[in-house]
Amino acid sequence: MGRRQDLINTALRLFYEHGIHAVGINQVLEEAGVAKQTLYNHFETKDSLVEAVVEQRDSLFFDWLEQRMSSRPAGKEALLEMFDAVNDWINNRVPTLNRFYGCFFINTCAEYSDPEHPVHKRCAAHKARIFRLFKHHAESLSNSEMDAEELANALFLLKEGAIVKAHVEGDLEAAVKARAIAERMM
Amino acid sequence: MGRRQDLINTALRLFYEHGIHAVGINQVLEEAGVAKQTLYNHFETKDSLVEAVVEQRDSLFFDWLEQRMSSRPAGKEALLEMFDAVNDWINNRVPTLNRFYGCFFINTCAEYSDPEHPVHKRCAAHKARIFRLFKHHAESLSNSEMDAEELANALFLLKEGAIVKAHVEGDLEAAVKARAIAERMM
DNA sequence: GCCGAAGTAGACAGATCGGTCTATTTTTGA
DNA sequence: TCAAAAATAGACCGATCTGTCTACTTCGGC
Repeated sequence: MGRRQDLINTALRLFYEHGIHAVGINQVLEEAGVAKQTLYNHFETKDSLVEAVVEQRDSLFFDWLEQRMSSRPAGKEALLEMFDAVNDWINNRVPTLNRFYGCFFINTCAEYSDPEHPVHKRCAAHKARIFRLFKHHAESLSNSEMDAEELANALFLLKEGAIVKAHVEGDLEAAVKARAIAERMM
Repeated sequence: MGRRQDLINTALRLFYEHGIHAVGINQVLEEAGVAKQTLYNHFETKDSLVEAVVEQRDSLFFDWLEQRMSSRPAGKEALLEMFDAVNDWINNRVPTLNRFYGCFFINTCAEYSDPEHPVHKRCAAHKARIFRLFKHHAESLSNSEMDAEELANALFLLKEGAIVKAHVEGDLEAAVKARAIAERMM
């Protein structure tokens, strides 16, 4: 797989579970079984590694969600499938996403509050991608009360809220309840 | 105000802006103008200080929100006022809450992922308090489609989603949009 | 077989971490 | 007034942090 990818995978797992500032470079190296100089051959600084980790999580999560949604007819059914997918994630039924510790991008922005920081920007870009995915499906719904933008936004907020509630309060049913609310809106 | 309170206030400001693990004890001491031994007379460890900080933020935020909501008739109007209050917060019109860096409790849980950790538990307790406040107002609404629990939950998720979206994506209109969605549900 | 690239272990640097300790000064209340 | 309590400055501890450096080994392509 290559040392670079080993480092990214190990760092993602540790950063996601414990937070970024709580995990030192040495711990990543030890668990990845890679020498320190090798890391600094591939990445200029720890922050460069963090950027690569965020990019990796972006691909991993987006591709997974897009695939889940495309397994159902575009529109309402795909959007409801999204809540089912999130529910599976919250309840640790999606091994490729690792154990559930909330949203990695929200968590990362908690540690990189400056919106101009490259790491924060990448997290924002991920959320924008997800929103566009929702909007694409919302556009194939005709709804007199709400236009596609507003519907996508509503579903996005419900999803974000459910992820946060599941993590902070340990509510494993958060996505199921969010789905019920969403269904009534469509 | 007392050194203990000085320490809590300074720590809250720094922890909220930069995250908890990114801020050292020495920085808190320097900015608070307090000696190190004084801190360890009042708190056993850094984590004890963190607990006190979370408790402080809980009071500060809850009391502020409850007051804002009670300025309007109980029920629908108070619940809509909640979104206006959050909108003011996001747009830095509430000096007592400090500059907006997302939700302190969500951010803190990102750094304390273990749900059994006292700090995480206090964050969860805060969210439960807020939810009960919402539910109280939701109960004074008669709604055939949705019971009070479900309505409170929907509004809660929209609020959490809006705060996250405002922080991660810098969307200063997030609470306004959430309010519009909420209004249609009531 | 050989050369250069890539990876290894591990010492090292300078800074910072949370936390302890001592010795001195300030504050406070009976 | 005077003693106890509280706060001070700052040295100190061992551990850890990111990042650099050296010297040795492994490995793949020509």
